[in-house]
Amino acid sequence: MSLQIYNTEKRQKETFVPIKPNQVGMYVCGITVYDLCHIGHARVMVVFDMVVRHLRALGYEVNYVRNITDIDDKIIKRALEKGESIQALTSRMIDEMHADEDAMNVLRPDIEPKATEYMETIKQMIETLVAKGFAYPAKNGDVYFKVKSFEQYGRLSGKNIDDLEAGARVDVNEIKQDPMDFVLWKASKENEPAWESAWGAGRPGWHIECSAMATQCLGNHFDIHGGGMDLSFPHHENEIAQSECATGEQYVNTWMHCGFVRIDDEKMSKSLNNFFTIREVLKAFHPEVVRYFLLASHYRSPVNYSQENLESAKASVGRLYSALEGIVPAEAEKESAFEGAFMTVMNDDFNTPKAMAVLFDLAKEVNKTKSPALAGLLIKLANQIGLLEEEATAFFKSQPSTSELSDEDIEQLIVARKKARANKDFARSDDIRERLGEQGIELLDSASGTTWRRV
RNA sequence: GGCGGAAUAGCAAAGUGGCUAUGCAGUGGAUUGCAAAUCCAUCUACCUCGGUUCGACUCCGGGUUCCGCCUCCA
Repeated sequence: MSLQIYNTEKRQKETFVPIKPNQVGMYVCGITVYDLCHIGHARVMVVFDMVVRHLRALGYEVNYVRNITDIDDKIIKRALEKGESIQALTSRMIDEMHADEDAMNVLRPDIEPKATEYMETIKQMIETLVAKGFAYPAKNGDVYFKVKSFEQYGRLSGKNIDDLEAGARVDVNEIKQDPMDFVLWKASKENEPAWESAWGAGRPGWHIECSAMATQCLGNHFDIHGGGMDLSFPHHENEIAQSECATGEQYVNTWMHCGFVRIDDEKMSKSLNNFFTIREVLKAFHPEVVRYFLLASHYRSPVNYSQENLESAKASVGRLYSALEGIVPAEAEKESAFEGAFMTVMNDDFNTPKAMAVLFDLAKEVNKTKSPALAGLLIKLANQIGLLEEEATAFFKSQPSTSELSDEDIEQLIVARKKARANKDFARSDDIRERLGEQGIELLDSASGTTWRRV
């Protein structure tokens, strides 16, 4: 079965056909780097990481571009508050973002363009839009896109311009010719970073940078564009308008949008101040547990962040790893029905919950047969969604823990307990088990000896 | 007000016009010095009202509730 992807623009699944055979150009809207990434950002990173991994597993050569917005109002404001230069703030936050990504085992994009490094492309695109009559400079030095000049405006989000105006949630601004028009270039104020342009000193509006970077990196017309659901309007709608008016070509074939992470069934966001940063979460849960949690729901559905749901994810990942304990995996079994099932459900719009069900079925088979080839297959398939990347024992030992016991302390106690058991001194043996249990250390006896895990 | 999405067992979460999703939790059994893991068995479902159908959780229509976007937002 060929790959089907739900295209937000068409509101249905479509068979994926790349523009160039075997190659995929994919652009994902990345982070505005003014603060630490939160778990909602992690979802976008993990979801598109999973998408890229699967596309590559299908044999596609993927060019994955994810931008960094390193100039915008929030950045300017935050830098001022911190008494830090904009450059210092953004480069610090970019480092932090990379650290989070690495911790989450998210593969880096192939290209990570920064808005400030694409200024010439951005200005050229705006000039083209002005020259073609799709945009106009205003008297204050701003440049606006003339929304009504693009007949297909609203095509992605299914909105029509008249309804939007009736809603009247757009900025009232006498400088614009029409309230719907959005800014391409902002004249700079005192003490703001600025780039020289034909319209005076200023900086780009948010939407134009993505159009410029995407087309520069992937061409005027490319395969997949993704991002969080909140970006579909107005950001992606505006990207389509700008790009297609500037280039005269179709911008994107497939639009993918991933759902939100919620807290208590409310959207997690900076403005609601109900967010958890990635590193906070990783203090309490292993990265693969977080990844499992994020992929245990379909990428378009909302997920609810809660202690219970993360605990449950932890138990589930533990089951997969348990199957691998005590087995030396061999080369993955070939032409397995499990692999066929896995690929089939992943090809159905990246159905990771179903893919996980296949992994659990396979884990059960591994538990029964202890087959090294099936264990190898389990690892191979799980790796395709970024799971089971560790050795089982290492995974269980590396769970975030409040215990102050070092690995050495634990090993010593296990040796002591072994002696006690050999002497049939079970009272002492159980005492050690209990003491370790209080420290969040669980002992597992088996024919081959005693292993332990942090719980 | 406009546009879009969703309602599934104790919890989480897929899916299908008739055939066990899956994980966690629960129950019974096997196994175990204890404990865990594992295996076998098993209890809990498809918001509501109509319609289509031999048969609907699944399709169609009405209703209810929830969520998102329409303003910066992943």
